[in-house]
Amino acid sequence: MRSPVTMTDVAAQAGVAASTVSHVVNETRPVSAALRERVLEAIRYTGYSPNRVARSLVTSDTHLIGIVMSALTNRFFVPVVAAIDRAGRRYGYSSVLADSRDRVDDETEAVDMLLSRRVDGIVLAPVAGDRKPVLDRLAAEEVPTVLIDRFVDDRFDQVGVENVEATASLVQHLAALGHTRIALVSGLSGLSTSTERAAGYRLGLERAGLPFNRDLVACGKSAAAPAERAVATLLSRGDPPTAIVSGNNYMTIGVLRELRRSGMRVPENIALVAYDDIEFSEVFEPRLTVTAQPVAQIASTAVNLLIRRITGKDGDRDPQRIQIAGTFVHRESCGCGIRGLIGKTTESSARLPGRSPHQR
Amino acid sequence: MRSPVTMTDVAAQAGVAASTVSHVVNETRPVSAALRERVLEAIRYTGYSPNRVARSLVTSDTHLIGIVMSALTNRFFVPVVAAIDRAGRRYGYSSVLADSRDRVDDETEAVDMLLSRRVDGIVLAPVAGDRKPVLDRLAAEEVPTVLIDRFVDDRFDQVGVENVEATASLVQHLAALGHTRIALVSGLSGLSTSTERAAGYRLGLERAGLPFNRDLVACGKSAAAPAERAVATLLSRGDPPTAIVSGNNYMTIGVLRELRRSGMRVPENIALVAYDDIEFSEVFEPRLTVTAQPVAQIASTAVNLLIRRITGKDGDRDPQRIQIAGTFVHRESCGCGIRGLIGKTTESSARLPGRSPHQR
DNA sequence: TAGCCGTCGGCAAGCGCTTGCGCAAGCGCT
DNA sequence: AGCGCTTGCGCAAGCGCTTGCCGACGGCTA
Repeated sequence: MRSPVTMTDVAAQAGVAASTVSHVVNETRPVSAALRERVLEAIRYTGYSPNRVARSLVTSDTHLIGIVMSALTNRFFVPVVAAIDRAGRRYGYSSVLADSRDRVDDETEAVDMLLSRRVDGIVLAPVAGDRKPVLDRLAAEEVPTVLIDRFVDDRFDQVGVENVEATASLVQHLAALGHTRIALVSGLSGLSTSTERAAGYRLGLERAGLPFNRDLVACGKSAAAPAERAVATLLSRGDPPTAIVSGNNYMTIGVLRELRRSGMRVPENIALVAYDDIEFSEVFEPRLTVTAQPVAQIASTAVNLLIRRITGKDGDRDPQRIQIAGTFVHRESCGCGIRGLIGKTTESSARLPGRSPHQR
Repeated sequence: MRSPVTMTDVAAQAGVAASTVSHVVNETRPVSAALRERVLEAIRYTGYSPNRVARSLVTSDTHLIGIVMSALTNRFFVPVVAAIDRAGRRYGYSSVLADSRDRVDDETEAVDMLLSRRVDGIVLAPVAGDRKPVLDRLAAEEVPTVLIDRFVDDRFDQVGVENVEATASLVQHLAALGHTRIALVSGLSGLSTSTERAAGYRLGLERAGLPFNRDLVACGKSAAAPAERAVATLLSRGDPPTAIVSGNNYMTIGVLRELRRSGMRVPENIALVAYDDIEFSEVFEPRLTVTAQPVAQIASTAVNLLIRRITGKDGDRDPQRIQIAGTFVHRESCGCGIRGLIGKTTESSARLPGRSPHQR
C-alpha cells in the first residue's frame, strides 16, 4: 500500500490551506473559481483520495450500514445488499456484513463488531432463540436498527412478509378447483411464519366452507428431508389428500421428491401449490404454482426505513411494523391446465391483498 | 446513537492513563494484574466499546476487505463473503461490498469508494470490457488485490476454475457410453471460460478418437434464450446429435426448455451433461450429470491468498495464477442408468484432475 | 472619505486512539 | 551504599480530517 497523499499535501501543492481543500472537496463553503481550479488541479496531480476514516473520526458517521444475517444463504442477504448499494449511489452508504451463523453468541459478537466499527445503522435478520441481550444492547445504544423477516421486538422497525392471506388464497385456489381434501406440509412449529401460514391454511378452508381435518396436516420441519417423511405419512392414510400446500421452498423439494418416488404425477394425480418461489422454478416439471415472497421489496423497504431513521428525516416516530403482500404466481402444478380452466402454458401472477404498510 | 464513552472516560473511571487502557484492551504491553482488573471493571461498568475508526486512523489499517462483484448475483459473491467472514473469526476482518453492475464506470466508482475507505485489500471479479484503468489504479496504489473467476491481468493474484480438463472429461464420459455425435452449446465468444471449455470439448473428442464437426457446435451466448435457439438449430439438422454438452447453467436451462418443447426425453432420446451445477438440481427431471464449479474453494483460496498478502506473510512473491479443478457429479441425465452401467439412483462424484496451484 | 458589510480563506482545536519516550520504583549485585 | 537493570505506567505527539472563528480585502452607501 503506497500513497499516503494527504489533504495537507494537496494544500501545499496548491498553495492553500488544508481547510480550503476540505471545502472544495466537500462543497461545504463557497470557494472562488480560481482557487477551486487550483485545488482540483492539485488533487488530480497528486492523485489524492480523501481518507474517509479520518473524516469519520471527526464527523462521527461512517456511512456504513451493518448487515447481520442468520446465514449467508439467507434469502434476504442479496436483496438487502442490493438495496443498500442502491442507496449508496445517492447517499454514499456501503454495507458491512456479519454472519450470525444462527447462534446467539455469534450474533452478539457480530453486533459488537459492527458497533465497534461505528456503523450508522443495522439491518438484522433475527434467528430463533433468546436474542433479548442483543436487542437490549441495540436499544440501549440507540443505533438505528430494522428487523427483517421475523417480528420479534416492537422497539424496532420491522419488515416482513404477509403470511395469512397469502396461504389462504393458495388454499382457496385449490378449493375452487374442486379439491376437498387439501393437505398442509407445515414448517417448524414455534416460528411465527409457520404459525401464520398454518392459520392462513385454516382461514382458507373456512372461507371455502371446508372442514379442518387434523390428519391432513403434517409437519415438514421447514426442511426437505422431514417434508419427504411428512408426505409419505399423508399418502399412507386411508383417505389421502388430492392436493398439497407446501409451507416453504425447502419443504417443496422434499414433497416433490417423495411424490416422485411414490409414482404420483403432479398435477394429474395430485395437485401441489407452495409458499415461496424457487429459483429456476420454470424448468421444474411441473412448473409450480406458488406464492412468491416479495424479498426484494421487503429488503428495499427495510433499507429505506433505516436510512430515513439515520438521516433523521422521520424525526423520532414510533417503530413501525410493516407486512408486505406476496405475489401469487400461477403455473401448472395446481392442475388448472388439465381441468381446462387456464391454458397450460400460461404464467400469470397477481398481487395478493396485503395490509401494508401498517402503522402500529 | 448514544454512548460516546471513550477510552479517556474509562481511564478516568479506573484512575489510570488512557494509554494503560489501550494496552490492556490490545494486550500490547504487560500491565499488572491489579491495574488490569481495575481497567476491565471500568470497561464493564461504562459499557465501553473501542472505536475502531479512531484506531484505524492511527494504525492505518482497517481490517476491512473490499469485494467488487460484477453483480450481486455473481456466484462467487456469497462464498467470498463467507470466506472473509471465516477469516474474520481469526484475524478480525470484515467485508465491505460494492456492486460494479457490470459497467466499467461503476466498477471504477466502486474501487474509488473502497480505496477511500482504506480497505486493507480487495477481491475483484472483473467483468468483460476495458478494465485497464481500474487495474492500473489498483496496481499503482499497491493495494493487495486478487482477481477471481477470470484471468485478465498477470500483475495480480488470480484464482479461477479449470475448464479444459473438466469439459474434456464430460465429453469422454459421453463417448464412453457410445455416443459419436456429441454437440456443444458454447458460451459467449471472447470470454476465456468459453474458449477454454470449447478447447476442452475438442480435447475430449480427440482423446475419444472422435472427429470434430463444426456443425455440432452452436453458440448459446452464455444465456438461456439463445441456448434454446442453439438447441433448436442442432436438432433441425439432418443428422442431429445424440448427446449435448452445455457450457454453463443458464444455457442448461434453455437447453432443457427446448428439448422439452420438442418432445425429446432426457436421457432416453438424448443425453445431456453440463458445465456448472444448479441449485436444487437434484429435483430436476432428470437429475443432471454435471461438472460442478468449486466456487467455495475458489473463494476461500482467493481470500487466503489475499490475507497472506495483506499480512505480508508471503513477502513479495510474484503474483500467482491458480486454477482449481471442478467436481464431476454423476447423476442420470447422461444416460448411464438406462444403459445399465450405473445404478439409476446413484449419485457419485469425483475430483477432476486439475493443475493447481500453478506457479507462474 | 469614513464606515459597514459581504466574501474569501487561513488558523488551530480536537475527533479517539496508539506508541515512543522517559521517569520512578524495586531488585540484585559489587 | 551505590550502581545498573528490569518492570510498570504516564505523557504527549500526532494519525488526516472538519469546522468555528477571525482577519483581510474590496465595494457599497451615507
